[in-house]
Amino acid sequence: MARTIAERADVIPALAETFREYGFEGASLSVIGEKTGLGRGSLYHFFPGGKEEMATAVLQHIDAWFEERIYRPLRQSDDPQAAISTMCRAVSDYFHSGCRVCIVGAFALDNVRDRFASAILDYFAVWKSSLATALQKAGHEQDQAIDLAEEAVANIQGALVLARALNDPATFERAMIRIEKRLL
Amino acid sequence: MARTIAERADVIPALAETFREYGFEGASLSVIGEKTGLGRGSLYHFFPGGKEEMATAVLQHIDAWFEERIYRPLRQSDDPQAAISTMCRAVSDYFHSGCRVCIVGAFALDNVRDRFASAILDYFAVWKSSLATALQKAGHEQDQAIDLAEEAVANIQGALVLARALNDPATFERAMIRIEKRLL
DNA sequence: TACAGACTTTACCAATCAGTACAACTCGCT
DNA sequence: AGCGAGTTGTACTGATTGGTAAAGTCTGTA
Repeated sequence: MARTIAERADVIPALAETFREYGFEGASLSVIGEKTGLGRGSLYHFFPGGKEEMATAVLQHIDAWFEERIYRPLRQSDDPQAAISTMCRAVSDYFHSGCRVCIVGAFALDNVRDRFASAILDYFAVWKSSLATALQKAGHEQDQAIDLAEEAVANIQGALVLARALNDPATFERAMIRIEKRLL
Repeated sequence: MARTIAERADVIPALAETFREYGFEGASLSVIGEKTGLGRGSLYHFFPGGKEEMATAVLQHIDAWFEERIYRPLRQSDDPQAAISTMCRAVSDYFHSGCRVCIVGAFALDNVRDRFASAILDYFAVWKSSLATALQKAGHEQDQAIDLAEEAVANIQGALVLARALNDPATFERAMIRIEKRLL
């Protein structure tokens, strides 16, 4: 019937928003259909693997975004301090001051963790090591850099949980300020 | 038929474990039935409100546990430093070094947050304020005490996310050590 | 104009979901 | 022994789940 000129890639942001809002189990095919504007057949045309393939595509998309906008700048920048500051601002923007949930973190706490274990692990492991690289370039010892990086990544996730629990974006913003202060 | 000598309260730990493992949506009545050893009739006998009432009971049970074992000691102890240390150890034990998920945190990230919003908010708000009280008694200014408390509670949640994502209890233990060091 | 392949709609499937109803059973009490 | 309250197993409902299949419509090419 009517053609929606939809490429697979065009659907992914809507898919991501849906998984963010409903979680993996909560995002039923009917909900996904509504949110994307695609019928069942179209969804299975683009994602023959069903919901699992949709979620995988979303995780890949997120990973690519973070790699380009956050991880790579941290590793490659000549000015590590500036790269870290940029990271903090980008993270705060990305998560809408804690109003937006981290899908990867949410999946990690969910029982779907095992199904997407390697993508989840990668996301955090690369984040941690990229940040550690920047910290080392900024003058920290390797051990201390890794420790600081681990702490910062965990703190961001914790801030997301707490801000959402308290329903208070300011909680998230305060946490990001603390994190940045501690990294610089 | 056979009587299982089951009181409502006896079922709650098994219920909690089920929600922890499967999440709210993932914990179907069949799964709950298996894990608790109770049939559908019994479950609805004890929890006429269905799954929602079961989850509410679990949240109440958790809240009572934390109130007794963690929050109250923080507020009432004459030795706030010792109370904080005790908290860190109790938390580490309770979460099995990060192998066990925090149901409240998981619910906060899930789309069921709104349904249990007040219980979730309470859990974290009381934790934060109890810890702040102990920190103030330990000599911190009120503002600084609240800030430190907020940070610590968030960090614990973040450590749970990260440890589960990396599948590494050591990550959680390192985080708890950092948290304790910063509080004392 | 005609055909091929990309896309979409629609109806459908078996499985599972939360929840209900009720009979069958067990136990404490008299 | 037998009553009544409490507890449990089973069968059921109607809705929804993820997923399939076939028939249809559109667009680009030739």
